[in-house]
Amino acid sequence: MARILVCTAWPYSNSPIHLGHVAGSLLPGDIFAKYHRLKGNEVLMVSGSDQHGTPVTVKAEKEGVSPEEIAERYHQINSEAIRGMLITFDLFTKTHTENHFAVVHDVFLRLLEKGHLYKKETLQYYCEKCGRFLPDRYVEGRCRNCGYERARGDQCDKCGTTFLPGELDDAICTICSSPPVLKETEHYFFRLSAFNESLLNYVSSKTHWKPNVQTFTKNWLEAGLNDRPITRDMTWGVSVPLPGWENKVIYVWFEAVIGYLSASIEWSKGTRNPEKWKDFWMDPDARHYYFLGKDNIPFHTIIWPAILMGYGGLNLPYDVPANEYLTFRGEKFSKSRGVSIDIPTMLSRFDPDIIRYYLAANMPENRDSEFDWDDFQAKTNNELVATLGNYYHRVLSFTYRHFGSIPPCHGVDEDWRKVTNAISVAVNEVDQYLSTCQFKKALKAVMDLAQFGNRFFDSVAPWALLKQDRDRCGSVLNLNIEIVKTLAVLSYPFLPRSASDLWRLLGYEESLLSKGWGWISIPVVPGQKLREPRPLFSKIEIEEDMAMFKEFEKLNLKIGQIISVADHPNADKLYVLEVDIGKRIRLVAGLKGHYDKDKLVGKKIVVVTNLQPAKLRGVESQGMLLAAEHSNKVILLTPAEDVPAGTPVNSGMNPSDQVLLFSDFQKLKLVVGQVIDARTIDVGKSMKIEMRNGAIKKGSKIAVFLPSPDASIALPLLTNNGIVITVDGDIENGALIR
RNA sequence: AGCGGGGUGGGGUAGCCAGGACAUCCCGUCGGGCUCAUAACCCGGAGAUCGGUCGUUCAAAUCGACCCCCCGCUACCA
Repeated sequence: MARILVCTAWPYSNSPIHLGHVAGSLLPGDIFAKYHRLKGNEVLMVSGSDQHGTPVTVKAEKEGVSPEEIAERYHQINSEAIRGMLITFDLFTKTHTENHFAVVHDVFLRLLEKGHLYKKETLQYYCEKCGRFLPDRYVEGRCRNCGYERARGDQCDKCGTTFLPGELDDAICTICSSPPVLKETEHYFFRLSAFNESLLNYVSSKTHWKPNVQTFTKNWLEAGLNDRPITRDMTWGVSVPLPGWENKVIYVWFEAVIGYLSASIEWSKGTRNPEKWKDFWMDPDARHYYFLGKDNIPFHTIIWPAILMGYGGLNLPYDVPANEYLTFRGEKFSKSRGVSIDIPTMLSRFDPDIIRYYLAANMPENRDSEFDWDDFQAKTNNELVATLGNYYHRVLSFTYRHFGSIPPCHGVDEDWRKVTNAISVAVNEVDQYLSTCQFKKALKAVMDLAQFGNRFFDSVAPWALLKQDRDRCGSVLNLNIEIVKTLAVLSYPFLPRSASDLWRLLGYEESLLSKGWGWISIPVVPGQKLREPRPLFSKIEIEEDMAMFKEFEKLNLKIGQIISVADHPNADKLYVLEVDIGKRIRLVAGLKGHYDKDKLVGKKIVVVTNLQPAKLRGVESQGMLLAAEHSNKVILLTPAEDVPAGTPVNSGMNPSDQVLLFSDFQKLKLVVGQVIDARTIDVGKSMKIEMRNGAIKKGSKIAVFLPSPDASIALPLLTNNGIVITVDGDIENGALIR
């Protein structure tokens, strides 16, 4: 029996966890832990919420609540989400606990005592008005290198120059805009540099690590490590266990990783043996696995091992099978950037096994992988439901209906050999792949067995045998149930819900976990009553991805060409235009003072054609032309290339012919944005672009539709042949269109 | 800009480190079979000059050089 410590990266406690967290660290850790529990190994799986650090305080300040409240809120949400995903930690704790403080203090003092920490005075920006030291992100000033006005305290975003405190010209505090002063402050530094050699030896010995993890770490080490400050001027965090340091806390990057140890200790306090954690941390044969995303590699292959080396007597990571990123629309999941699908939302819509299946089948093990709604639906419906679920169901429902219990298998024949062989191949593959953290391959092996089952079921055709040879029919069903039982065990690490349900349907009294992997070699018992089967998975229906842009279909836009322009007889600012939109209509528009009449004639514009006609100062307007406005400026929208009058501007959608009330039109938000790249647009803030067809040019200013005020993705206005709608001149990003 | 990762049939992916005979799998698509099953299952076909160019080699998706494009990191976030 082996001892396995499974650690997953600690989710940060300022937002709900999302698919990226699950795919990257929580799920692989959980699959691995469940596998080892099945195998009868002694497993301890711990993690928790990382609750300290600036982002929590920033969020708290924004909401006007205490950091504790934020930290606790998301700890609750995420604990619940993790439970909902059927991820079974032995302990999922948090860093804002007495226990964690005590363990961190112990580590700190021990390192101090052993000479791995030292004090150093540094200069730091201090805002006298706010009465506090300023993190670099709170300081802005002019870059001495390129003159950029909004360079941060430590680095210029524009040219990349890095600064030491004081090197920024005309620095200001971004909170209160007053100039900060430079103040001496004292901090503890961790002598990371002293561990360079030992770390290099340590990493070099880990030949079983993923190549990218090892290479990445080695490169980092070969570049040489710098000592790093482990305290900071702040109050939210783990206190420094020394008199006179009440206004400082221990840096999150140093303190959070210690959570693996403190969580283990906390866990054992809750068992009958409070010293139990030592079995995992001091027994050199215990293996420690850390599951995390690639951005977290150096903290677990360098900093944490260095802390452990400095402390002494504790096990170092055995493997760090870091994953790449799960992306969405080609980009990393990131709450702050609005690229996120969070777990509470997913769980409100889907069975956890379905989510687990897709994330495992599509896990970013060796490269980034893309979360795609259509693919999610297809894989769920065609693989999980159709191949696996349907196999379960056809075997169980057929057997249940005609036999009621598990029929005996008569004799060892060709069928028996085929099935036994297929089972043993699958078992060996799953075993081998899971023990080496190759989750996609392991899941594939499970699915291959299900497919074999379907094929086998087809080939023996029990529905035909039933009439010809009932005994033989029973035999082949027995074999199929043997496959189903094996699938229950093998799929359990991935799909715990359905595996457990299936186990019940098979009529077992004892739990799947009681004998775990051992069940594979225990033949199913003839005569064992089956429970009435019901399908274990249901198909899912993802609403059209474009649904969020549905509102846009209320607008029926067309390209119009201005034929003539006349002054409104009864208004100062209005023109009366005759416009060709495939037919001739009259528009009244407030362009006077912005455009001369002769400049307008012949121009291609964008017209709302289904707006309810309205009289403006006595003249009926049969539509409305679209223009962007900002302060006093008004600029027409116009197609980027010449297209005929009457061309629909539908952005690849199906606009309505229904009459649109002006009040409803006002609810639709159209703005001008500047294209950053093929996926990003600046509309005053940065957003994603939904591109169906057509091409857009970097830097150009185009018209986009925003589905909602807090939307993170914009729909560019395109003609039905993919020509973008741009502005007839220059105007502010984010300028409103009406 | 620097560092790291990536570009494989319509979509999503495997293979690449340790070069080799028809380039993997799922979906979609086309044709067939079966009817126990959630219109599910099974069989077969079509579809890729493996981002581009040049090179190494008997042989390159796989190794090297250069180029193009995408993503991530370069946060006193972990």
